[in-house]
Parts: sequence; structure tokens; C-alpha cells
Amino acid sequence: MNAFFVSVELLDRPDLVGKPVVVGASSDRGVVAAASYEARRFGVRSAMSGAEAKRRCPHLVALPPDHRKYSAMSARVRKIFDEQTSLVEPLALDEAFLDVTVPAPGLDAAARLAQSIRQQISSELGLGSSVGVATNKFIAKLASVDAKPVASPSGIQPGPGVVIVDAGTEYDYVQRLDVGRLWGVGPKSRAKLEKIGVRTVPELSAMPEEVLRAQLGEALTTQLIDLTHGRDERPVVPDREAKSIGHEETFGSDLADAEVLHAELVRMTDIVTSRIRSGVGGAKTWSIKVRLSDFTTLTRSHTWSTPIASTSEVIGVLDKLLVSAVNSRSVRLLGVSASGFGSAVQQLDLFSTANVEQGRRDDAIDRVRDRFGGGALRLAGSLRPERDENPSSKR
DNA sequence: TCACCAGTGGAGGGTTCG
DNA sequence: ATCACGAACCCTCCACTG
Repeated sequence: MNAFFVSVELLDRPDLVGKPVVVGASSDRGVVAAASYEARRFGVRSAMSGAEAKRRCPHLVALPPDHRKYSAMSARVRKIFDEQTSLVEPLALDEAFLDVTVPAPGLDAAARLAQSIRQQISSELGLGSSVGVATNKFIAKLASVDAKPVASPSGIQPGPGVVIVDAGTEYDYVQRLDVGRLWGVGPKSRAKLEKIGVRTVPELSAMPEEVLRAQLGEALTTQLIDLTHGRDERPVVPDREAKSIGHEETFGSDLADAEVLHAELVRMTDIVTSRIRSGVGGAKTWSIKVRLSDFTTLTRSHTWSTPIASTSEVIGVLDKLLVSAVNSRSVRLLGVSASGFGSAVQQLDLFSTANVEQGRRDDAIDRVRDRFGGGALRLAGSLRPERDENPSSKR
């Protein structure tokens, strides 16, 4: 999808069509989640800080994100895909791989199908989209980028909408690129490659394998060697199960008070344990993530022998990890995440009924929230001391 | 008992992607 | 000077097991 979040917002705000608009970056410390092509003409890009975006485009309109709205629209797009094939692998809310070998054998048939899907998304949902058609996921992804419109200071080029990379031409298609376009090469790896004189794919191909392994490690090197040949054997996998679930927030201002920090930990843990209980059941490994004022990022984790999801049980351990990790410094961001899923076994401890009691309490909380909504009930421990609500910022 | 080895899994840090 | 959020995956170190 092209400029997905913004495009969805513009359906409700036709007055903003043709104007430089971003979703996100509305608060002080926020960044751009999506930018309209008009905004991109000014050099505004996603992940750019709000301050920088405003500097580049002073009359920029910043809309607050509404994730629920984008999820709902994403589901409607998904439905259009599902009418064509069961082999749909979402990559994000606004992107997916479709294996259309069966309904549309051959790239020509696939391209015709791509065109008709774009047409359907445009007429039924009013959204612009771009498709790459190729014999593997990596090349298709590259082609989909080349299919998109391009914004430059002088104007907006429409873009072809569908780009086909014919079978047998994958190698040539990749060899003309800079290494940064390869999947897995971000700013860090690009800098490492630059240091050994590698900026383009042909330069990467010419480099001895051992040199690459020393710089980039085993896994990435193997992957890059495949990609530079245009090879990608990864299948399209529908319905991939999540391997971790988490929640993190950057505070409106850094938190120095231990009690306030504790309250935030309780609130966030509660969000994650609730999601875990209503979904996968339980998780063995629970982690906290802390970003200090100076941007130092720390993670601490604990693994239980069996999956758990009891809020109080999780907090008991995470709070100790948090206190020792933070060591009275001031905190910019806090996160809680869980992995190692499995159904939580109700603890039957003969010497204490505390765990059973806690299980009942979590159940009761979940039921109240099911009936009256997630905001119906908050844990007392998540109330901040003294001032209660909103010392930080938003929410 | 010691040295070494391979495999496994936890912990912590880091990178990438959209 | 400025850097969100959620998730996947990788690397390295270390302890334990056999």
C-alpha cells in the first residue's frame, strides 16, 4: 500500500488531500509513522523525528495515529487477497506476499492478477497500492518498491503500479543495486561494508567470503550471498504464529521517581499479561527493556520452567529486575515483553493457596474487561503515587 | 581427576524492518 | 541535536550436561 496510514486518514479528511500530511510526530518526542507524497517532496520520511519533519516542512499537518482504524482497513485489504489465494503472508499491516502460482501460473498471468487486485483495492477501498511480480519474495519486494510513486522537490512521479521481473533476469536486477537495498543491510552493516570498500552489489559479489564473514557474521553473509545472486528460497508462509508479545512506551518526560516507575511497570505488565491470557495462555520468558535518559538501552529477563501469565507473579520478578537495572537513574522508555508461549498451568501448590487466589483474581479482571472494555478496571499498583494521573504527558 | 568437545538454552546486547 | 513501537532474528558469553 502507498503511504498507507496517511491514505486511510485522508478517506475521512478529503480536505487534506493534496497537502503535506503525516501520521504520527504529533507529540514532542514522536516520529513520523507515514508521510503523504506531498510531504515527501519536502524530504519528510517515516521514522523522522517530528521536530525534523516540521523543520523541513513548516506547514505540515500531523495527525495522531489510530491503529484500530488501520487494522480494520488492513483486514478489508486482506479479504481481497484471500479471494485469490490461501497463500497470503502479511509482512505488516499494509504489505503482504501472495503466492499465486496456482491461480495464476506464469508471471504474465500473475501480473494480470496483480493489476486486477490493485483495481479492486482502488475502487472498493479508495486506496493506492503497488505490486512487484517475480519468482521469489526478495525480488518481488524490490520490484514493489520500484512500482511505487516517487516524490522529489520538483514533483510527484506516478509510478508504474506493477513491476514484473522476468524469470532468469533476477541476477541482473539485483546487480545494479546499492548494498543498502539488500534485505538485512541497514545503517550498521552498510557502514561495515563501506569500511571494506563495498558500496554496490557487484562490489559485494567480488569480496572474498571470509572477509564478509569476519565483518558481518555467519548468518548475514550466507543470506547476502544468496541475495546478490537473486536467489531466495523462502516459501510464502500463511498464518505465522507470533513468537513474542510486548508493550513499550516512551514517557512524555523522563521518570526519576522509583514509585512512579513501579506504577508504570505494573500498568504495562498488566497490558501484556492480559493479552497473553486472552491469547496464547502463558509465557515462560518475561523481559523488561529500559532506555535511560542518555539512550543507553538495557534488557533484563527471567525464564520460568513453565509458562505463566499471572500479573502479580510476573511483576514480582520484573520489579526486582527493574530496580537493579535502573539503579536510581532516570528512565526515558520502559517495555515489557513475553516469549516462549504455552498454556499456563494453574499452580497447585499444596502449601499455599496464594497462586490459586491470584489466578481467580486475573480471571475476574479479564471477565470484567471483556464485558465493559479494557479501561473498565485498573490495578491499584498502577496508580501513581500522589498525583495519580498524567504527570508525564499524553494518554 | 582433568582436559577437551559438542550441544543446548538462558541472558544480554544489538540490528533490521515496516 | 535527535532518535516510536512491535516484532523477528542474530551474536556472544556462559553454565550445564554428557
